[in-house]
Amino acid sequence: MTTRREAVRRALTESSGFRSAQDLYADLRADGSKIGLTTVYRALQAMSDSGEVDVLRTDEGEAVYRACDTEDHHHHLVCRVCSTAVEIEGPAVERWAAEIGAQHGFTEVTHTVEVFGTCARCSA
Amino acid sequence: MTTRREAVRRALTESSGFRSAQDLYADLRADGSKIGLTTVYRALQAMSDSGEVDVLRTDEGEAVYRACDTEDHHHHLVCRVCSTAVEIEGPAVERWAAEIGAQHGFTEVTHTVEVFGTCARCSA
DNA sequence: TGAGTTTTGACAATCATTTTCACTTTCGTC
DNA sequence: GACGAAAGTGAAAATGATTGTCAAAACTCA
Repeated sequence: MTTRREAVRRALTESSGFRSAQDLYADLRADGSKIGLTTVYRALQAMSDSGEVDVLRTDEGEAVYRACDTEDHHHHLVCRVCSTAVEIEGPAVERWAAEIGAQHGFTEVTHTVEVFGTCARCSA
Repeated sequence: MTTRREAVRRALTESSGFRSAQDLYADLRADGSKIGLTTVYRALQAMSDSGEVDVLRTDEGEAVYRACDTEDHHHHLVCRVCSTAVEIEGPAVERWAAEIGAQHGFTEVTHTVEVFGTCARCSA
């Protein structure tokens, strides 16, 4: 039996969009796993701490996770219907954010950028 | 006696950064108001619905509000220490987001962009 | 003034997330 | 293979923000 965290990682990897801890828990239980909700949270926490997965917050405040292809800094284009996400890079945005920060005397500037829309399939 | 919602609006306006509902409630009570927490939430909800205030989520999932100078679409440069916020405009980012969305066949594209840093005063 | 409507706030209910704690499993070592 | 420490697990309780309920209070305006 693989370790529980592996199961969570796999469940997350099999999906193409952002998923909440509760979602993943439901999926795993539906697949017959006896995993506990606590463990799902712990696995996600650990993976997000180590940078293996990206986290963001929905408008309702729920945390959603995604296993990305790269661990480098990047952003997402997320479908608001099916939650499928495309990883995007935006050198222009990176520069812009740094510049804005500098202009106002801010140091250690970071930023969050997420783009939402309705994907081709869902808007059909 | 002004209406409760006015009191919330004023409390929010007097502060230069993003504040949580709980913060505002504490402020108002500290000022001697007998306002209830429920009412603070209702006032903030109403104001955010009408676009009078901007809302965003902290990393911890708490909703924070801010009374902005303009109701037009804009973003923020927020100090992660004192939470003071500067309103910023980024035509470049607007264009970039729309473009990215179009490139991937997404429609009705929106975006969230927030820049964080340590302001000049706090990094001193 | 009085009926009807809106606002308010104490309290209970929700819901995601975290903690607690006792129980397993895993591992290195003998 | 056996043993004890350390890490992993999960059920249930605790937390904390937010929302729902409902009766009391304030306001409207004829």
